Amino acid sequence: MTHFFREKLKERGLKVTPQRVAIYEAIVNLKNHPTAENVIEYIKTNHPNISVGTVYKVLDSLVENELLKKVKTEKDIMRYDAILSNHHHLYCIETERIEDYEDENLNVLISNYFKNKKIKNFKVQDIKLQITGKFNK
Amino acid sequence: MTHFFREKLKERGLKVTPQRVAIYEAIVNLKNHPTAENVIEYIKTNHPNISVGTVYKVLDSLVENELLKKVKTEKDIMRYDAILSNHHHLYCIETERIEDYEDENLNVLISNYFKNKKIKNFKVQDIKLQITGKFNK
DNA sequence: TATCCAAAAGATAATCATTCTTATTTAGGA
DNA sequence: TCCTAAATAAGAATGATTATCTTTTGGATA
Repeated sequence: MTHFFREKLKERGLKVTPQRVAIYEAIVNLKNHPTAENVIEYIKTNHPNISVGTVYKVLDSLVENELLKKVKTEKDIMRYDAILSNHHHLYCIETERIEDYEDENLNVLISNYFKNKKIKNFKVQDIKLQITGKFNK
Repeated sequence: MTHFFREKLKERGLKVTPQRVAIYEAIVNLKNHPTAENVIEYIKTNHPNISVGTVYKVLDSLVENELLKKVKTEKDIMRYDAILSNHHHLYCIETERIEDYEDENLNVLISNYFKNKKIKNFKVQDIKLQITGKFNK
């Protein structure tokens, strides 16, 4: 489970520390794109000695090294995503819920569209849909 | 210019104050989806007495009343958008630049796609593209 | 036009997520 | 096992945002 993660750390020249593993596992296990605070709360049970500053620092370095992604939101609280494959996000208009949305047909549709339609003065690297609406349950 | 804005305020039962007008004009005139701080700096010249708290409060109430929108970002600093029509955003991977991207064909393409393809347990209200990449200049 | 009052603004203190600093610990190579 | 740069812990500092409390004012009413 964490093998992929450990290997990636080594690739990047980062040391494999229990803190990093615990924080990464927290992001993976916590659904709904957790905040730093969610992570701190989650790891408290099994790793009560990990300090708050460490959590922030580890999250930052994992984003920088492309092991996590930040999720764009309208809030001033940062949220993180462990899924690196191409996917989109469903944002609830009423709550803070954010779900992943994977749709290969959609990816193809959009990437085909932008093959022909270039945006002037802009080189596209990635396209994500920000789908806002309401969950039924 | 601000006629639309004044009317909208009245519709919503909000008082038309010089502060609200100045802050709205700042958002409209400042390109690149300004932060509260950008607004404070901008209005300082002509309205040196508007307090910081007022700027935040006005921005919040304008968002709540659908006269402005918040822009989703990966930063903990909020940014605002005065354009209410359906459009997308180009995010620079290297700087904080965010540009609007309007593309009616794209809107049609996507809305057609989601006419057939329903997302289970989710009622779509709005779809925006987050296009990340690099500006040429 | 003057009066009135709820809404809005001003001033500033408080909050809280995040960052920084410094001392201590540790992963992992030699 | 030793060594050292990297990582962590603890807690102070920062900075955007929010809250509080007093004063001012837009605009409805008389």
